[in-house]
Amino acid sequence: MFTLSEENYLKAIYHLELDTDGGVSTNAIAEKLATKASSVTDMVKKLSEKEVVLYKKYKGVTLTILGKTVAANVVRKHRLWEVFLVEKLNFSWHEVHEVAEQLEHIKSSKLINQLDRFLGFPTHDPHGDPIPDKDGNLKIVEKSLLSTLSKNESGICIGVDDSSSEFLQFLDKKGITLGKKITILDKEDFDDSLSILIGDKKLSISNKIASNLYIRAHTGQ
Amino acid sequence: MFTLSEENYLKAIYHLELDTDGGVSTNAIAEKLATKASSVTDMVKKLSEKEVVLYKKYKGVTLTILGKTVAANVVRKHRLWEVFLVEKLNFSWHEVHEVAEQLEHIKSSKLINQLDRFLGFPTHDPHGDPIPDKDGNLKIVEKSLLSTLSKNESGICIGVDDSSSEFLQFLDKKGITLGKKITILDKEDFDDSLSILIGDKKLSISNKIASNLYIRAHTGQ
DNA sequence: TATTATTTTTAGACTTGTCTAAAAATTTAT
DNA sequence: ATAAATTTTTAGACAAGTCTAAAAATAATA
Repeated sequence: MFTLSEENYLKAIYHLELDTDGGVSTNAIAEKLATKASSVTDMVKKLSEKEVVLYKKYKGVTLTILGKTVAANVVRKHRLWEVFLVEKLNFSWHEVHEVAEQLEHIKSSKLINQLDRFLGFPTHDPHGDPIPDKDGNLKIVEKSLLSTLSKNESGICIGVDDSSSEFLQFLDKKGITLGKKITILDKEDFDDSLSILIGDKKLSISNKIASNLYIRAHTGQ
Repeated sequence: MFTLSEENYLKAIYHLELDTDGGVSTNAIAEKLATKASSVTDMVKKLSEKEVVLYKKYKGVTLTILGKTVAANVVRKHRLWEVFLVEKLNFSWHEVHEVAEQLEHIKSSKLINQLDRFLGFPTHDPHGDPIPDKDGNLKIVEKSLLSTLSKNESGICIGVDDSSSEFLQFLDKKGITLGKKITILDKEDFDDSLSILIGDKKLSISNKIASNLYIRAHTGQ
């Protein structure tokens, strides 16, 4: 069994491994968890003894198979609870993270299995991120940033890169939500801003926005 | 804000105060929380500084108004989550306590208010215990132990005194659930066992069982 | 009421997870 | 390749919450 703190470290390493090749650095973990590098060193030694990470002094950290399973399970719980909060309790997608951070540590396999069923076995959370299955595997969906599409191409909005509260509230205000079809009407060369069609509304968005929106390619008309 | 441990102490004192007159003893709290009296003394000093309990050395502990509010709110959360687990996630009433012990510490007033609404503003948990309202007040329902009824009297089963897993599973097996009408058909003098009618079934139960079942008086047919 | 038994508190120690400051290793730059 | 900068680790300290063992206060009993 793992403590709340251990689970948080495993989750942080799990996320960092996804966009790092080789071991994850002590500093990176410290930054992600808003703690100090020295604390990370201590904890990483403990996790190493518990055989959930591989650790060589000065060489960074990697999750073991066991560690990855534990971490994925925490992520699974986090995302299932996010779905619950949005679908059943009328939370907005920018409000769920903080609460899910707490709920993800509740220990009961029956709870999480029944919750999964109650929600209809969802595959993605309210931000478009995939929900790991019971074994920790997640289905990778082919996705591209909206900013990489060309004029007249279109796709379905399936997720965000930056999931900060500010960004999500901005999207709410603009009416940009998951599942909507987006078509590039025009691209401005001088500032890379985009003119898009979303639903039946025309919108002008900056490149910064377009670089934080994930799109699933939409073939056909 | 209160730590998990502080909340558990407040809750324990809250429950103990209900069936104690005067201050709650250090030992009683220690027993309830499966800890040592010396630990209780330490914590009680801390709670006293935070002004949630009144504490005089060797004289026991009492909740302040603030303390009672905090404790009642934890109890409120515990019981609402129990309703959720039983009504929405198909838990049995004997399975909910352990999980609710964890869920009761999740901090988010929006969460608990929305959960309350989602569940239809329930007034009692699956064991028949009343759910405190937002201000910590609970509606007292006139209740009596089944063992105090006389022959031919009847009432509605509204709760249990002992809510141990074993007892609740026993009741499940016998088909005794909340809301059912129970009529005393006969009382045996030599062992105080009862012959009862529950629903349309006749049952013989020991006095020990009858002393753990709460009944709301049922006037008329 | 004096003595014994019980309850409660104190004192000191331990664990977990964290921190700061300094030392050691690694990486970068000249 | 050596010096400078950066990263990582070590060493020692601290807070929260708990424990054991001993001391102090209260309650029970003769």
